[in-house]
Amino acid sequence: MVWDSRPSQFSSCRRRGSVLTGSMTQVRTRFAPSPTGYLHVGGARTALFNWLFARHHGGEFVLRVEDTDAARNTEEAVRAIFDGLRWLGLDWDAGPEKDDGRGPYFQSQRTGIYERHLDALTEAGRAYVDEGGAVRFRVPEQPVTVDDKICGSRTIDLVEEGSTCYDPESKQNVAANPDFVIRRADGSFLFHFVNVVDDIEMAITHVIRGGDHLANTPKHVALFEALGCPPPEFAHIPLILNKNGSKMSKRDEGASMDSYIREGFLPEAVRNYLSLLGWSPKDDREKMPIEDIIALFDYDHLNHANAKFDMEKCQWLNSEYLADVDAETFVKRARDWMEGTGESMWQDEAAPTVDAALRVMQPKIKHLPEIKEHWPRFFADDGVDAEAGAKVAGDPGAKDQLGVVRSHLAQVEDWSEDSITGALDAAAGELGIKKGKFMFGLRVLATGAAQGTDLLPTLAVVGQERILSRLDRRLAEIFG
RNA sequence: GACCCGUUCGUCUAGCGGUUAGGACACCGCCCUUUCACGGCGGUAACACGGGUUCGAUUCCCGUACGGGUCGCCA
Repeated sequence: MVWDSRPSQFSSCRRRGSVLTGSMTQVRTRFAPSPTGYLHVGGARTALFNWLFARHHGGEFVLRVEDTDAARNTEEAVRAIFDGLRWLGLDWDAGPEKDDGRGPYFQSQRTGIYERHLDALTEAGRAYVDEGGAVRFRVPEQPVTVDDKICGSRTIDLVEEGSTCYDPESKQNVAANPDFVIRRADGSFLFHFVNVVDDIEMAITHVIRGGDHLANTPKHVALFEALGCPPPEFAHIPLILNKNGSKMSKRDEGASMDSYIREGFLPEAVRNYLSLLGWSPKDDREKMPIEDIIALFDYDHLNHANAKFDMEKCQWLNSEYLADVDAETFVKRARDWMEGTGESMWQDEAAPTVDAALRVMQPKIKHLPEIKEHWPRFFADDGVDAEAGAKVAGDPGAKDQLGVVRSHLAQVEDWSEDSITGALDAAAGELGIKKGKFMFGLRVLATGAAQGTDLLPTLAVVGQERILSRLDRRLAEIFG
């Protein structure tokens, strides 16, 4: 028995084994990203699902960094993963900076552990060195059965499967060695092997991952068996596709988690939206507190079909959350975002005025970058939108009406929303028309645009002097 | 090319043999309103196709088509 001389491995298997036989051992899920670029939205969603599953079962969520490919890994990518997960509120119970005794949680620091398991495999006759000096795993002669909690069960013959591979050049299948490489000639280990070893060592009980890993799973099951451990439960979740229906790539809108951070999305909103891709509460709820999602999160609520990412709906959900935050929080969020843009235009205005303007914008905003569109309507004194200006110019009564409105606004003593309303009422009375008649023209003149924030509060925030000078200049500009 | 997986409005989805096929985003219309919105109400819009099974299929089975994934000394 290989395991007799390796008590630590044996005990970790037993621990996991007891989970599978239904005793009370803890559920342990993991997110195991490779730090080769940025945190992908699909990866974040995988992390989220693992986190939800662990939380639902009162278990633990583990973060493991799969950095065995030294050539492609970067420090920045590691940071992006941490930042993205923390931003989403996906706290890990074990992982980098939080070792529970099963670490380290960077694979690049676990070579000794892999060597131990490789020795066991070699002793058992399941691994050998090939002509090139790399170590290969001898795949089982018997087909392996993969029981996926979402995709169902099927049996695959690894020898047959692996004996050919597709050559894109010649567009045909060529002969191949079904025994896959688990260690390079330079001594570094490869994904399939380290992934399985660590799932054993880290006592992972449930593997929830993207459907792109489905085809790898027979290899993993074979490895678990060869290492003498029962495999965890597998659940392959549908992929997130871009608008065009293909796999999301870095160029696609919303593909990178840091874009959400940069654009000032609310993490709760993004988390909520992501949880709705491939999972459903199976009732009509969409906007849901995370506690409710946790309570309902299980295999039965997961879908099988890939989902296209819909940025518009993500923004809508963001606006729903944005509407819930109090004004003070909104202003803070908005200011954080503004500062992050590095734009100079924010700098010129007095802080209280900016805060007041942001409060007026809040109900209109779905997505913080929209502040950029609203900003000039408050703070730019020149330039009227051409189409809007033409519309006002084309209204025969507008010129005189707006002149009257201007004179009433000029007489206001304590410039406020109420006093402005009073002035407008007085103007309407003098003209013998309803206010609605000139509101559009006033909006265009006062803000330079046909649409925007609620007009009265906007006028109040911008200030009397500024509004009057805009009216004068633009009246002249439009009516020549 | 081989092997897997999938297929309900444009998009996310509910549905698990008998429903006027429901909700949400987006879109359109109406109402509300001092403006832009919000909101309220209403509308357009889907079971990929062909065979079975069944008294009856969106639901079950088999094909076809389409979409996706995998086939590395990447993860």
